[in-house]
Amino acid sequence: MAVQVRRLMKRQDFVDCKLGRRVPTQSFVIQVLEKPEEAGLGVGFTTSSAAVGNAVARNRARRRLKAVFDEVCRLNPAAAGQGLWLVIVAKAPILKIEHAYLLKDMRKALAEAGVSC
RNA sequence: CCCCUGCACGGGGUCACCGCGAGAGUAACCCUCUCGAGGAAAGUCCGGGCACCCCCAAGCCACCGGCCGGAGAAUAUCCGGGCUGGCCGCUCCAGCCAGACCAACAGGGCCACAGAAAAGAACCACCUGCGCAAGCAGGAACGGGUGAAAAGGUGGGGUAAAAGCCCACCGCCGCUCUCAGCAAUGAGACGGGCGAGAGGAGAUGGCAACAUCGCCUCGAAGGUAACCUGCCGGAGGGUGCAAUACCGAAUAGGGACUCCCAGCGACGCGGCUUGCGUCCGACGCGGAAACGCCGAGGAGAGUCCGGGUUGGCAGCUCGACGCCUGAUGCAAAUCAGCGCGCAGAUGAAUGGUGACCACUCCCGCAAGGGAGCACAGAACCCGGCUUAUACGUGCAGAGGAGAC
RNA sequence: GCCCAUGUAGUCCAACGGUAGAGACAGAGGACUUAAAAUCCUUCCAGUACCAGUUCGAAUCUGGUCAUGGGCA
Repeated sequence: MAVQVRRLMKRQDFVDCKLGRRVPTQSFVIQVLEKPEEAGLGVGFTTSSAAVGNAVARNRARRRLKAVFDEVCRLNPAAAGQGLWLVIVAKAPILKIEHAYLLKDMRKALAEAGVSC
């Protein structure tokens, strides 16, 4: 069964997640907040200009993170998890890391965050 | 031929798997189809469209622009022409590039230091007079020196000494005329270095202030208007799609009515009352003050009303649009044909991965291997400007005559 | 996205268009002290964010880049 995933939209949601648990990897950080009333998962992406660079680099970083997350969790029928908000924050080396490593890091980080996949 | 610099144009392609946004096919889901970043999307420097507010009569203030002509909705835009400057050590021609390129006699301000003096110039030296001398008075911008800048240059005349004071040539300036040009402007001719201003006396007009006219004497001439300013021209101004319009929860707050509770300083009206009037009166507002104005309950329940936040929806993409073809024009551009094309997101889609082919570089005899592939991401929409840009292509970076 | 403001020593900041640049704190040295703090004296540190233009002359005036900061739902 697939996981129900919703995009986080409001600024307040992102601010709330800053208080949550942090799961770091080489190229990104996941901030996890327990939200029991959330039926599935809420997920947001942050690519700051200070960490990543100009607008083209920010777009590319966000799209790669989305693609990796979709492949590992959102479109994976085996994935399971609920009641969590995840904010995935890009770090500087993200654009230099190969896709396979990003997949590996994402699996590991999501497992640590409480999502099985 | 190579390198570098500048300008213009272009600024990757194909396939597979998995995804995203919008629209259509449907009333909706599934599903299918179509479309889905740029020349700068950037900086936000100009100009508009559009929306709201203010003023809606004109003018002043403030603002913007400034060679001429044309284009354009408009501009600090574009095109053509002129002039000036740079390339360039002297001159001229042609070439390329650049130019915020009206006025310094409307007026004011400023021009440090140096220098006698920085704008109605006398320090030294010069000349004249007085004086034994020191010096004083006057004449006089030729020389010295200072400076970014010192009141045209050369020669001659002239003089006490001098000076455009006069003359010749040259330069510059403005006026007039002729020719060319729509014009800016250019070529030539003629006359002139006069004028502006100050002072004086006079005539005419006028009650007067004053105006006009000619005469006499003196007599300025630098730079800066991206300092104030004057002149000419322009546009109603301001805010900006986070404009603006509509829909509209929950919570809090506002208003009206009803119910409930409490009913309080004094006096009067009133049969009584929670009613009415007057005085006093906390807090508040105006005022320097005097004083004036306003003028009293709640902690509750219900109903209704309007404001308004998160949110939603409209604005939101076909338009002064781009390409192509034809006509006009040196060109910017305009007109015609309708032949082709058309992103609309809102924590924000336009992608991720893999393979192959282009292109460039490196290693290698080769097979092949490795690395790179710029600047950069729409956010209401247009016209410009500016800045960034690997690589590829094209063009230019240059010449002639004379003098030394 | 839109609208503004500001850039000067290590830091905070002055400076009519005129020798290119004042202070304060900090730093260094010295005096005082047994030693330190405080205080006093001396000294060091800028070429005014960058690039052009106007001007005899620019931190200042004008234009353009870059950086930083702020406001608007």
